[in-house]
Amino acid sequence: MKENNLRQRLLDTAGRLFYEQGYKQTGINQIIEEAAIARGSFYYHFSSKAELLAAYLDRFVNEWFVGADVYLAKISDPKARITGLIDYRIANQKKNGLSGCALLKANAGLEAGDDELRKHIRVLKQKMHDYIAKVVAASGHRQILTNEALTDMVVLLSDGALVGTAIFHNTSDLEKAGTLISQLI
Amino acid sequence: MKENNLRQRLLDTAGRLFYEQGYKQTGINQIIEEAAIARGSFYYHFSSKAELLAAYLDRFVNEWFVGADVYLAKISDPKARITGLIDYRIANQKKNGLSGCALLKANAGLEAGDDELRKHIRVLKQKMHDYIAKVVAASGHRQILTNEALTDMVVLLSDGALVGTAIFHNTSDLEKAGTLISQLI
DNA sequence: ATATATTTAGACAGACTAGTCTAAATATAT
DNA sequence: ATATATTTAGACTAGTCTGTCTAAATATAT
Repeated sequence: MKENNLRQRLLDTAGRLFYEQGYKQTGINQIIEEAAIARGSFYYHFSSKAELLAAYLDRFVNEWFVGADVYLAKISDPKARITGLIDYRIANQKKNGLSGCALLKANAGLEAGDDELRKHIRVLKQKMHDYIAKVVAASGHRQILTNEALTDMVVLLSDGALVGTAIFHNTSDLEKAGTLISQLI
Repeated sequence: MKENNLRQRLLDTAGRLFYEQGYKQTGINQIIEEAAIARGSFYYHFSSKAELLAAYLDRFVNEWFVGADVYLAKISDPKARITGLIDYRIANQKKNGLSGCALLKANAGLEAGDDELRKHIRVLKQKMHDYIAKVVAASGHRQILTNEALTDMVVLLSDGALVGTAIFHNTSDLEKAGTLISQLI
């Protein structure tokens, strides 16, 4: 099937551009030109730009989970997997250009009326929260904070640090977040 | 001087629209129409849209400092001023539409080439960091964390919670951040 | 009263946008 | 071999955008 080739190529190119430039700032023209794909083929696979963004975010989150599974599987101490989540983010950011989290960026770039996309992002964000909650619950940490409070802590510190990554284009906030978390587990 | 009236009106309208809709999503046409100001007058006061954004962000940060001064002055316990920073943010978010921090949002909405604006935002972000550092240093907290670490904690939790505010359109992440901080001071 | 500063309405340029459509080519499946 | 699915190039609509410009009106300052 050719279908998947083109679809993947579109998702790759659009994803890269959405992440680097933002959703609104990236036009269909640029996407199809850089992907070297005809205009008609784009609209054969996606009925609109918004649908493309939703598909890209779905794939982003799925790949994030798969990558996290692989990354955390290498860590034997279940407690160290909590800070492993931060290390995983650091590795991802270094690989992908230090522009913060694609999901958070997409949300910030939405218009006033994009309610469906906003709802979509909410669901994905909650999924990531749940993933982190599982890692925390299985960690056997010292219970300085409850499982729920520690999960909130990790989520909020991560998101805050990813904002810092996007602003300063370095990983120092993520490293600070890792240090802070290590003191509380 | 009429100048200031129009300039302020432009900053008010543009700021509201930038915050609600995003920088890129808000056009000059909409700004001048809602502010009921002629096109020529806009370009009389601002040479470009980017300059308008920079001026709006400057004012936003300045007003944030003034508001924080007033808010924190009502709190006599210097330790309670740390969580007061979170309460101040909660109050601001409830007043302004639960869309997160204007500064963080502006950064997320930038294009690949907007390096000057990016630099501008970095400076303002650092100023807010320094403000929080002062509150922490004067708080007489229990030193569970060092001043620097606690400052990082407050900054990262705040930013993370503001991201959550923007996504979920409620203040629950900010409240969680406040609870977490109160356990560490 | 005169000069300068400010504001107005609106036309305009040049470029961009998302999405539709046609007509033809190519690949895939049966 | 034939039918269907996929891809192509590119014209096209109908609109958006930022920024420039003109010409006239109004306000302010001296």
